[in-house]
Amino acid sequence: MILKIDFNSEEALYIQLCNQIIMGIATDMLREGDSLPSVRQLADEIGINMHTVNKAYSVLRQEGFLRLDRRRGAVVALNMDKLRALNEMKQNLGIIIARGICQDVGRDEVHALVDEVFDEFSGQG
Amino acid sequence: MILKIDFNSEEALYIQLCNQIIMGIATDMLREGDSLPSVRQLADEIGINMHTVNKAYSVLRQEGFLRLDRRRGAVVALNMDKLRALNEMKQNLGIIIARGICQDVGRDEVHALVDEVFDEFSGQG
Amino acid sequence: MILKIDFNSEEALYIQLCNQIIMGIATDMLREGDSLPSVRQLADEIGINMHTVNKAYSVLRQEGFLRLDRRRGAVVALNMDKLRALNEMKQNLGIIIARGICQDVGRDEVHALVDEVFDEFSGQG
Amino acid sequence: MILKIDFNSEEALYIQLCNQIIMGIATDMLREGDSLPSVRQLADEIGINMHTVNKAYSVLRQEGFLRLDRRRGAVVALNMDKLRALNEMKQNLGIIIARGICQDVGRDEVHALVDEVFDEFSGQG
DNA sequence: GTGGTCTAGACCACT
DNA sequence: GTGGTCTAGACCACA
Repeated sequence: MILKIDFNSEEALYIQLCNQIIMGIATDMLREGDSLPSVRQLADEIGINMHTVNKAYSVLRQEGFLRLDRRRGAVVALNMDKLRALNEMKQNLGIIIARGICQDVGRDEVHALVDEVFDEFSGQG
Repeated sequence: MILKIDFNSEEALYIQLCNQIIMGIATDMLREGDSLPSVRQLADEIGINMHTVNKAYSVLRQEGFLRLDRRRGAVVALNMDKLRALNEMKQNLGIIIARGICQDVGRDEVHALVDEVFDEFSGQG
Repeated sequence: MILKIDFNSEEALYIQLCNQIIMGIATDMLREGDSLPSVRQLADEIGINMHTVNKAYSVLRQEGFLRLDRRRGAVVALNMDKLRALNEMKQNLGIIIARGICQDVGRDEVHALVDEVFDEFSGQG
Repeated sequence: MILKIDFNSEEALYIQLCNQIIMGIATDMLREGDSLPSVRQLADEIGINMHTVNKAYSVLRQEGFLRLDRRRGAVVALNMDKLRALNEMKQNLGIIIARGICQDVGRDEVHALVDEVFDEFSGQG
């Protein structure tokens, strides 16, 4: 699993890390029970500070994507809470769809984008 | 047009302002050419700092939602750049759909949410 | 409100801070809506690092004792979740009562201690 | 006597071990003079490192719950120090009761929980 | 001036 | 060797 970090992005490094790992899980490159590199190891690979990786792992644990096992380090462990997930997703969809509408993006086009994303995710798996 | 600001949210106030105004445009409560309240007036209404409103207006200008007119203040003025909008939307969809997939949210459910959002937006207009 | 930190304690500084603040709320020295010192200010007062105070505040926010308001800093804001609180309390009581039983501490003595604690808390308020 | 270890818990494994053994003594499943499994044996049973079991036994020895006998291994041997036990218990009660009060848990509810815990302990014995 | 982020280096507890 | 804690200093976004 390769993590791509954009140092020029405005997005915080730890947020990018979180997103990348979540993408990895969504595309089945990371599966329930898989171990992630240790904070030091991953920090070295990417060329960032240990604490930044640590923060990403902590956030992911808090959000229910990882478990921090003292023996095996960070392990993928999904805490399902579908109702909450749906609510959050609707909230987020609202914002980005509103932006789209302002640029004349229609309902069908959004559906098409959703399908594209799903196809790409399942294609990578 | 009423703007709801959540002071407890982690989201920066100016980002919330931006989102609210974009929502307003998407739901047709604000239309091309409409004037927004002056920086000072809006800041007083909401009870936030003038600079915060200023920042929100500036960002919206840069993103192509507003025009800052010396005489009429902030005016809704949409600079269409649909291709860019679609790219950004796909990027954002990728992240939130990935989070959904991790919580077992399926393709159909996302489509359903998209429809819900569109229906609510057009219902409010 | 005076916070006492024991630098010789095995307990992490940020945990001590959390406990002290929770004690403060329980004894009504801190009330819903009260502001706490800024991280830098409190760090200076106690003579510890800013980040340590920050961590304490973050934990308290996560546990539902504080709200981090961008304008007013850390504010006491209790998120009630009584059922969860009772479960956690029972769990914790189990452990410390077990230790007591091993040292021949009886049920009545525990009840007496509970009353002592409550009396002291309400006495300080 | 079965020891339940939660590898997902934030609590250190050796602390969990200590607590489980103390619970065992409190519920009379382990009695004065009983021998515990050897370090190696227990480590194998639970599937943890020998050193972790060793640490737990050492801590329990130091806290006055065990005696480490060269021939019989770890033996339950309670060093009573009731005054110290009461002080520690009050200290600990203070913290968890404070947390409870913040969540609106009242004195009677704490007493009820104490009784529940005692009833469960004596029921298991 | 505030918290958020990032870096850096150190020590310790745990496994 | 692992994560957890603490310190320290810097820059930035936010209000």
